[in-house]
Amino acid sequence: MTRPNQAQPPAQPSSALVIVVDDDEGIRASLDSLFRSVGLQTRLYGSPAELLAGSLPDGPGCIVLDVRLPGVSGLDLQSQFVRQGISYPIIFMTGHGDIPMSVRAMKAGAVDFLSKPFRDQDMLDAVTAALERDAQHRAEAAAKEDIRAQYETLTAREREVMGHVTAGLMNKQVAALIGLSEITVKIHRGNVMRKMGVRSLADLVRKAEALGVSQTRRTTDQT
Amino acid sequence: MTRPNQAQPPAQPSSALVIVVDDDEGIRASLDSLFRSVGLQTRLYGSPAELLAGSLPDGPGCIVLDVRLPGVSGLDLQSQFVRQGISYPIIFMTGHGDIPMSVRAMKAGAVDFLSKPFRDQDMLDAVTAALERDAQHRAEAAAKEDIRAQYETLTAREREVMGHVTAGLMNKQVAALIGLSEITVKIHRGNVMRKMGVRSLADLVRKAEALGVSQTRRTTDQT
DNA sequence: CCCGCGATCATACCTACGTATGACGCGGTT
DNA sequence: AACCGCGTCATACGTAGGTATGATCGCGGG
Repeated sequence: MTRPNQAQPPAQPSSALVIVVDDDEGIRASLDSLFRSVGLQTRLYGSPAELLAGSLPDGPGCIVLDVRLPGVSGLDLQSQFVRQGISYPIIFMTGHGDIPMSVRAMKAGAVDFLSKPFRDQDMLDAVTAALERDAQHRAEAAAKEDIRAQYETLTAREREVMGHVTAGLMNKQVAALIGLSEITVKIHRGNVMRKMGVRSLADLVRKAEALGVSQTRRTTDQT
Repeated sequence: MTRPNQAQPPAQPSSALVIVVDDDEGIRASLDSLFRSVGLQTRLYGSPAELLAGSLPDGPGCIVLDVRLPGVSGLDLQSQFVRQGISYPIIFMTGHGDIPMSVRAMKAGAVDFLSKPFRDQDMLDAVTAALERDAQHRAEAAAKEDIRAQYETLTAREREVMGHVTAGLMNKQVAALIGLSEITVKIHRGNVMRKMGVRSLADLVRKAEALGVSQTRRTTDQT
């Protein structure tokens, strides 16, 4: 079980990290000073290889990426991140971009796509938006991860019972469905409530929804 | 109460509508024949004014829009749609677009942004994606509207009780909270279950979540 | 003025839920 | 072999939920 990471206050901009990948050292330097001037931490890389060599930090942050890069292109790097589930929001910069390129990047989830030269303020606005998106994403992921950690302490039977209970079945129906006595279902149900850290069925249902583990998805609707 | 619009089968492409807005009659004509060739219905307009003059159809569909248009620009029209809650997915075309324009459009939710001239297949792919997005959106909106229609049949008291019950409170707690006897809460609760068309608390909780009407949002978590 | 509807509450009864106690079997670990 | 976690079940008791019957009250419309 991973450590519960409950309600952390939203990370202040001051603790956020901006990862810059650009092959032009001048750009790197000026972005570095731009970001530091507003209290952001930075990491500078000249190529995707450099970035991928080290381990990615796991704090809040975002990536500022040139599209044209030595080795892997920025867009390929983006797809790679998406495939690997790396969720840092990405801001693209380009000196020789075109519309299809920008559209592709935005479709793939980029926060912004800036043509060089850009105004400092545009970049800062984009980074602000990216950090907000990241904070939002992190909060959701952390909440979901806590729930999943609790779910993983359940035994197979308990998960089965949880699925049926949160689908709205009565104990006796669950019992008949999986061939148990009602009292056994009650015991599993009690264990589920305890392990999932809830005291009401309503809360259990919400956690089950977050996990997507409700079993019998039939329509109980009948006005 | 609006008519329940339960589970309609996903609209076939053949019944979907593509709304084309372009001031070039040649473009309109060729898009018209392109879309009709794959079984789509079309409506052609030379300007936003023409489009806004008539009433918008409410069937499934999408909009194909030139950015540069007489009167209101395509992007302004898009913002206008967003503000008015009009949810037709939009595909932009442009002959003289630039990157900021495309990025702005994509940020505002456009499905695609094609530079003229584009390949027919690219346009068809974009329309297919747009119609899928529309169908998805429609299904969700319809489901939510059904639930809201049921919710609107509830009296003020019943809604109040529903909020507390779906938050996980026991009947007696609800009673104490709003100054009623437990038996009265039970009656309201029974009415809620009947009017909302559910037979289990689990289903009620899910409908309440869809509506966002749970009251006491305190943390019951305590591992 | 009466009616209907919503809201309120009481009594009563049944069902469902939750848990404690105690028990047995099975499979894997020490 | 002894132990432990898991699963299974029974009995028993207390609490919570659900509904039916019947009653009172206030308010707005016919």
